[in-house]
Amino acid sequence: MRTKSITIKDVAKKAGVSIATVSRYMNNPSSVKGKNRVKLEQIVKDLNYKPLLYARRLAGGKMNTYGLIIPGYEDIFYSFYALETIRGVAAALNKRGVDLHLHIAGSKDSYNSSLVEGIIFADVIENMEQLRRLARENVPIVVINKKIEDIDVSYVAIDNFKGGYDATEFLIQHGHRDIVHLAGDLRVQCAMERLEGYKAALAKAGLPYKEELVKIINFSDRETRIALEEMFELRKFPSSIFCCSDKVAREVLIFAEEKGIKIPDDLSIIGFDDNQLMSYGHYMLTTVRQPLIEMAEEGVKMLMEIVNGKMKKKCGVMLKPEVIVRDTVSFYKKS
Amino acid sequence: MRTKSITIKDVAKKAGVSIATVSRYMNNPSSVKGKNRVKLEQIVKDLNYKPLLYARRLAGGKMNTYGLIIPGYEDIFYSFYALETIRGVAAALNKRGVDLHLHIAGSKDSYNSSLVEGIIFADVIENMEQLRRLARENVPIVVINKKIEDIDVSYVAIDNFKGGYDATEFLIQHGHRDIVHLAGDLRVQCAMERLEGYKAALAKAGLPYKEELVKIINFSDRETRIALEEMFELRKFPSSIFCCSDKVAREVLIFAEEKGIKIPDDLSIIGFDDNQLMSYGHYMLTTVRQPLIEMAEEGVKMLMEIVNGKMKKKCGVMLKPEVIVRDTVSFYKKS
DNA sequence: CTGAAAGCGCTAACAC
DNA sequence: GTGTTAGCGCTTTCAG
Repeated sequence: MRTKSITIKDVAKKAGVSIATVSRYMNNPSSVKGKNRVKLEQIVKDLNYKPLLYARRLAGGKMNTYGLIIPGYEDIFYSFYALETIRGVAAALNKRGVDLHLHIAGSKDSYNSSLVEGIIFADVIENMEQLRRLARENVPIVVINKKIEDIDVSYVAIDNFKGGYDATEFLIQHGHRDIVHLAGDLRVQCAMERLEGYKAALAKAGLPYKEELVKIINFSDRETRIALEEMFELRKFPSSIFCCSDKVAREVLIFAEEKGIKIPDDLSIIGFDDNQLMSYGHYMLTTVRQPLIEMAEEGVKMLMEIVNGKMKKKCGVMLKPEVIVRDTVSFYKKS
Repeated sequence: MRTKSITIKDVAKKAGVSIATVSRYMNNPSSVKGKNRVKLEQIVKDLNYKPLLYARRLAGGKMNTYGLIIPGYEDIFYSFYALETIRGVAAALNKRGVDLHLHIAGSKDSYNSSLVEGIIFADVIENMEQLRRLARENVPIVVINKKIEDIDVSYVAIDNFKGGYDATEFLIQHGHRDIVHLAGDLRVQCAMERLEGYKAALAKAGLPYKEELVKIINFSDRETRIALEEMFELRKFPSSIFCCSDKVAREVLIFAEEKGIKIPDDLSIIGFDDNQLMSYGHYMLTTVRQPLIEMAEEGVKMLMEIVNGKMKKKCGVMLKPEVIVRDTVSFYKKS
């Protein structure tokens, strides 16, 4: 059984002062004077007294904990994006001495916000209603990795449209006209925006948009392979592929190796993420880097300002992705 | 300003019952009968009433949150081990509908356990005193990745001695007699045990232990490189290397590539971790897999039993690592 | 500067 | 089965 922890009363009794004085001392030592302070200093250390945060909170104090809510899609703990986000947020909070309360959103919106002072929403997919509810409850909130238009909530997102645009344009500049896009789940904002960027870059270059060149593979290795097999069987392999993630690009590389397709001579590939998983291998993958860590840092910074009342109105920040040129894209050669 | 949230009183008033009835309903709906229950069902949903967890806790209830404490060494968020642990614990808790309170231990033991019902300590390095303190406070605790002898606390660890032994023995079985060990920080239990396993395997095979073959490189790429350069300059390169982590092995592979050392013909390498970072590349790394995810799962399971009072006495579980045979170890060839 | 006292929202006896 | 009530440990007026 958990021993009764020492309380403010114990400290007060031992010091011969009232609990109010102890409370004041804990929250602002310099408000207690003379030998009372000296005594309290000593006793608090001796007893290793730590106020119960929930009691303090009930009486109106702080908990020093922020929440991070991530949508609970399948294999989330194997997703580069999710892990990188957790890492980024944890690091940003850690730097500020704040603890992290992690919640994976499920189907039933059970989240109880009473344990945190503010919440970072990492992406919002099926849990939009949850976001609405929490926003209604006036919990300080910052959404990261998604632009929020219709709710009065601050966000910091990445310009995925530009990412898709730049990746596609990069291929076009290398002479490719035959560009397949392996796209993610289009219900996910970033996947949709990357696709839009792809379309826009084609249009800009005066290239026709062909629906059959876009394969929705939902970020999945298995579906990627199916799509590749199909194109291969039908002898409809393109000269270049823009992949919605590096993990997908990896699957393409593996497939190419199996089939004896030369990279980048026979096929150019550009990924998305700059996942370190791909930074060492047969090929150095050309890709688009998203500043996920910076996004988390920025989000935490904003949230802290909101919690501390230093930011009153909604604010939206857009971060730019960047093409990382490595070895898997070459100039188009007519074969 | 955060709107006052709706409380048990609001619900009670609206339903025309006492707050005690509401409380009972929230904790055990079937204890409230007839139309009171029907009314409460409706009203709780309408108002979206959620009890404040800290108030509930203060009155003796549950928070449904477990803590995870990780020592705050440098670059922790880039460590395979730490990330894998966070992932494993988060997944195990998530499966059980419990939230995670993550704390990175700093130099000053500021952790306030009042927000959690139990704690997973992932490893214990410089925060041993913190563990002692929390154990003294009788918070339910399970330590993972470290054997705890002197405190009355349950643990689940990995048999790193066996891991080091098996890795070394594997090299010996392939005819190597000249085996360098790149060791981690020896203050970390797992690093020390792997080294002991290395020594034991040598002894078992009747090979002499030579101190100059062990390089303490502290899991660091930079120090690994320094050690390699030195061996290379002095023309003291061995026929095989046992690395304390896959990341270190990766650095060795990169170095070998630069110097034109053929893997595995000129040099055999075995790593430790089975880090997916290494599962795709020029070489398929032979390594020792640690069951980190299983360890986290087991730890959470044990903790939950302790919290629920189903386990009263200390218990220790050892998990076995396993050699994963791939392509970077070959039979020794006299050159 | 310090103490007394009134809650914060909830649970858990204890009555009825 | 349901209501009444006494706290849980802390902060915060309000006096002194």
